[in-house]
Amino acid sequence: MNKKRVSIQSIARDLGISITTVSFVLNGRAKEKRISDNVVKKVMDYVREVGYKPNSLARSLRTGKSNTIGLIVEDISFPFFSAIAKEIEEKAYKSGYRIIYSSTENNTAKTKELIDIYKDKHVDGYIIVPPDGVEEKINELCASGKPVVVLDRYLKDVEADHVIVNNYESVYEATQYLVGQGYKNIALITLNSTQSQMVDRLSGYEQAISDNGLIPIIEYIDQIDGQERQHHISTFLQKKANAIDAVIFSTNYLCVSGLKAMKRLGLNIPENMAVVSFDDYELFEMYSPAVTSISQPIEAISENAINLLLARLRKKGTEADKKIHKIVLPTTFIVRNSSTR
Amino acid sequence: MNKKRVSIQSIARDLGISITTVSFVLNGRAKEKRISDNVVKKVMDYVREVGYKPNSLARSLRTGKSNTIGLIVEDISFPFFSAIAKEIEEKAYKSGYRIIYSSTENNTAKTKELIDIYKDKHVDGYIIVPPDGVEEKINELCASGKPVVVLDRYLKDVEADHVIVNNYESVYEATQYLVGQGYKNIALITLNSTQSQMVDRLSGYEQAISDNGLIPIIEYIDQIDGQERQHHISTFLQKKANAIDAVIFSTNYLCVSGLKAMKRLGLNIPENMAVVSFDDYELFEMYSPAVTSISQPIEAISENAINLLLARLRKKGTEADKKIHKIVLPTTFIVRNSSTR
DNA sequence: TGTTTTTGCTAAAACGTTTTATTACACTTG
DNA sequence: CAAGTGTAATAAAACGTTTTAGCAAAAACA
Repeated sequence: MNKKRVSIQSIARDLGISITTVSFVLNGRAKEKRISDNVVKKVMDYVREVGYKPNSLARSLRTGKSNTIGLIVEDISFPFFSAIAKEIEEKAYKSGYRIIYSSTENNTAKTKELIDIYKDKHVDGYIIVPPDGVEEKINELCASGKPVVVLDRYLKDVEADHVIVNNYESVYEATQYLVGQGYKNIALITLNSTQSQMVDRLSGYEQAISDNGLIPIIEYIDQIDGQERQHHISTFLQKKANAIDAVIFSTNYLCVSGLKAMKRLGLNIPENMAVVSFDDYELFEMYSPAVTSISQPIEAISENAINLLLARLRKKGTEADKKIHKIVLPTTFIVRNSSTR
Repeated sequence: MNKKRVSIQSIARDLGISITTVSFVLNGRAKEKRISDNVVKKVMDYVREVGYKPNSLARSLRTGKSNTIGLIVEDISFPFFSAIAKEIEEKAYKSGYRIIYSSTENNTAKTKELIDIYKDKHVDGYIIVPPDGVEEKINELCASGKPVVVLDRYLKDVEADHVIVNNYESVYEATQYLVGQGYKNIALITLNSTQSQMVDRLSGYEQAISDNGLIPIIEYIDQIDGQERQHHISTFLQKKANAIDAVIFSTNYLCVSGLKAMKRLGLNIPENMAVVSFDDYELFEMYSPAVTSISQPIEAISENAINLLLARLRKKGTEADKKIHKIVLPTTFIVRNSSTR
């Protein structure tokens, strides 16, 4: 049947008209370009008949647009990021965009490389969860006119849109809540990281502790793999078991490690220790006793991010929109039965 | 600085040599094409100096290869699939391939559309977790010479490689285990689905029940959203609470719904009911009491899938490899403390 | 010396589009 | 009737590569 791949050229040849005409018709510019209804019908019918699909590579080469969005997250296998990926994919799909994803593993070099690859693939826009050290690279990207939305954290001196949650306030309030519940020795277990979201969570804790005249107890965990992480947390909890009565984990996987450790150590929630996790997790709802958490609005984050990007893609060139959008979304503090006194 | 985008053309112009020569050098075909070391060095140095990166769109257009793999899963936000996505991405990346993903939501029409889009984007190969009804489409794909690996389930009469787990045996053995533990009224809660993996899990259960002279108790759940699903399961469990002493869930999210329902109903594990889940979940390890599960080898699945695909991509054309690989991986039965009698 | 072989390089086509500039003609208009 | 105005189409350049086929000069050979 289909001897040769059907192209705009073969259609033009078969129909005895010019390539240009076919292209105009296919791009819906028939009216504008004064193509007769006759010809339009002829082309449309034939296109349907042979099932022609334009070659998007050729089109992209010519137009510079690829209808592709680059999604660069820390780790696509983290529930938080895969949930976001799902939402973003869905929305983008409806607007005719495909998604290419990659995980940075918080590796600066890999991230830069990824950006280069995406640039080369002529991705139309970027949604990035950046590690440290890519500020310059992202600024280049923005300067080159590509829309960029930074997610989950923000970068100082980067003129890109970003969508984050109010990390500082969230942790401040969570801490305040624990204080209100009568806890006096509240520890924070957090990542040893300079990323904005971690720094802000830390600050929120420190400020709340300070505002209440308490003393901070902070343990920094390196971004190591699960085994070592858990061991580190376990050691810490064991050592401090009697010195602390509540602990806030700055990410959900730290909390999971913490729960495992506590289980092994025989520390009970909330008798021995109250627990609060930043970022909710299905597990926390079902754990016994259920774990209180700071829940991030995944849908809102995704929606804001992709909408911001799509908006920029639409009004490309419109200098009207040089304004940078910094969106800060509220979290939800979910107090679960008996996870605190 | 960079007034014009640097291309192979501009390099040739600037260096006073031909485009062809530059191309040969860049593609490492200098020796083969007898380009003098002089010229090679000149080109290489200049390329480095101006930071030239070839335009992959142009290259793809010309060669027909895009260095992109299409990953089509049921839902990228399911831990099982996002974990696979992570592994596949990593492996593919190392071999110079990027990944475009999409979620089918088990929707046949959407899946077909996705395949068309990917085809148009000249994806080099496909890894697909197919819903029912795409057999023909996938066969077309294979016939067109594109490598395809089917994942998680298989399709009758489709001549593509596939990677699955031994669903039948896994459930058979799990059931057998429960019988061995003294349970007599073992129910299966499964999806109302004709997909191979579900059918096989069901068969494994039925055979084991039959082999032991027990009576099957099967509840089919529609692939509806969380709320309704849980309600359905809850109703079932409540009604059968006294009639069953063990229940096997055919997917982990069914099991999660089940656990929630049981918690609400005050049914205790394992006093009231033993629980086994197909597909492990971090939750099951930490739940009290921990839930026994049939764990899928995610890494092996991913590795086999991407390796199969990469192999086919390499030996494209080599008719030597018309052989279809059907890989069936073993699961691990994880008996967790006190989740059964 | 004349012929062949090797060396080193290049012109040009092709991939499949989009888009600018142009043509050729028929129809108004003053 | 000359000049302008629409109308319906098209030729050709451009996007940035890869690759086939070939050419001129130098080297080898007889």
